[in-house]
Amino acid sequence: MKKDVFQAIADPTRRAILTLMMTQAMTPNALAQHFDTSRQAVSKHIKVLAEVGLIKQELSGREIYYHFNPKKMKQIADWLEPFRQLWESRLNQLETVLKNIKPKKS
Amino acid sequence: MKKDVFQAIADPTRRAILTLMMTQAMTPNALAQHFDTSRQAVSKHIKVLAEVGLIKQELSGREIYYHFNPKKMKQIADWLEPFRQLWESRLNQLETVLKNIKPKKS
DNA sequence: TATATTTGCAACCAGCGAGTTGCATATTAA
DNA sequence: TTAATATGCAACTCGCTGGTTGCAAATATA
Repeated sequence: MKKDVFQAIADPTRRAILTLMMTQAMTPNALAQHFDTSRQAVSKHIKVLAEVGLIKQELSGREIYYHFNPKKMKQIADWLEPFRQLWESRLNQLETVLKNIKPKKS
Repeated sequence: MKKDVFQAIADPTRRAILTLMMTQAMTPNALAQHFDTSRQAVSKHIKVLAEVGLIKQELSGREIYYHFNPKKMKQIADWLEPFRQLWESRLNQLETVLKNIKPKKS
């Protein structure tokens, strides 16, 4: 049942939640209003995101504000890094090809 | 049943497959030898990766070489980009804090 | 105090996902 | 031609996932 960041962002609803919370902290109720599913369903997604550390909670009376934790999201970028070099080099190769083709046109 | 790139990289085995194929094209059989599961299980993962476009196949007789497609992986980086700005700014803030503390120590 | 609001937890359910085994097909090797 | 190899497809199982509803607890409001 142990989840990780990659499984957390696999769900479209959870990605939408993260996007919403990127700009401001939100309560489960406020979040749920943005989706067609029930509050409890959204609450479950929140629980998953909190468990993997992508969001943190902040208590305020009976309300709970969840806010985004960018540090955890960086884990994905870190995993992505070696691949990034690949697609960047490929794009560079494409640029080179285009540059060599252009002169022929004129 | 429609999968996307995020669901594709959610599985640890599939991430391992991508890492293996990052450097060189591989056949399902060669890939399967790196894992404890059956060839068919690996083949299913390959199918998922191919369906979302993260890998491409290249026929060679009865063998099928699958090679990595960096362009598709970039989709994840693109989604990540707005979040990146967040964690980078936070890290910059931390740097600033540390810079201001240091002088006090001496 | 009594009521409404916010939230979490538990139980349940349908469907998907990852695994297995078995079989069919196509290509290479003997 | 016959046997071995490489691969995909189908059927099946089992556990997880995302959804629901119902309920309890805690806090705010009347």
